Amino acid sequence: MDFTPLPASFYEPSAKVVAPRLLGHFLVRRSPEGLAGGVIVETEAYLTDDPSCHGFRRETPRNRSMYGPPGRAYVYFIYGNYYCFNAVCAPAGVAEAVLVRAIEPAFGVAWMQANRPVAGARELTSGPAKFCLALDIEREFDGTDLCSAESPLFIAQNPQAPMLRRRQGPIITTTRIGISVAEHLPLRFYLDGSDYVSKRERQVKRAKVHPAPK
DNA sequence: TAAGTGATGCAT
DNA sequence: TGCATCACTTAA
Repeated sequence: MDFTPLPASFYEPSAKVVAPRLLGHFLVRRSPEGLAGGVIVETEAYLTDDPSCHGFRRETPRNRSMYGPPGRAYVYFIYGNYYCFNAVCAPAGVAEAVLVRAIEPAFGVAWMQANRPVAGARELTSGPAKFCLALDIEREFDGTDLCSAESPLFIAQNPQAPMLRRRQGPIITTTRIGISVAEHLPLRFYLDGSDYVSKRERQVKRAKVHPAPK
């Protein structure tokens, strides 16, 4: 298999344009034991004018990568336990990114299973923190150049992506998972035919409980 | 359905 | 400084 990274120009448009276009391409990890990774099957866009975006308010040490040039990684630590991976979009200075929520394992699967021993096959990578565990993606990958095949982590063009989208499609657009602001925006995209999509139905909105007045 | 984990950010 | 919140996962 021949891994040609997607060029930086691929990531220059808004994340809402790039997110569905990433479906079907390869997330590739250059591990000590060879290449590992798979097909991107679920993404979400986070936009510069979107209050749920980590870069909405201002640049901070945590979100610095989002403000940098397109085609780099933005990796963040969440809930005291996990990492999530994004591809930075839009020109430098504009904080947008695509959160990759699920991949379908395609190569280096034994290494991934060793990193994340779970019973069911689909449990390996069917969630944004799950595949980061399987691919050993941690804080040090924040800022990685995704457009170089020399990088320990990059995204490669899949010549079969159009065919794969036909076979695994259609692309479903829904609201994003796990956010409490701007939750109505249709910025989540997934291949309906993939077994690795993290959640099939829109998350039930939890009732917000207000404390009783004294 | 709820606990667990710790960084972040806003209020004090 | 304190404390609620958080782009999640797992065990029930």
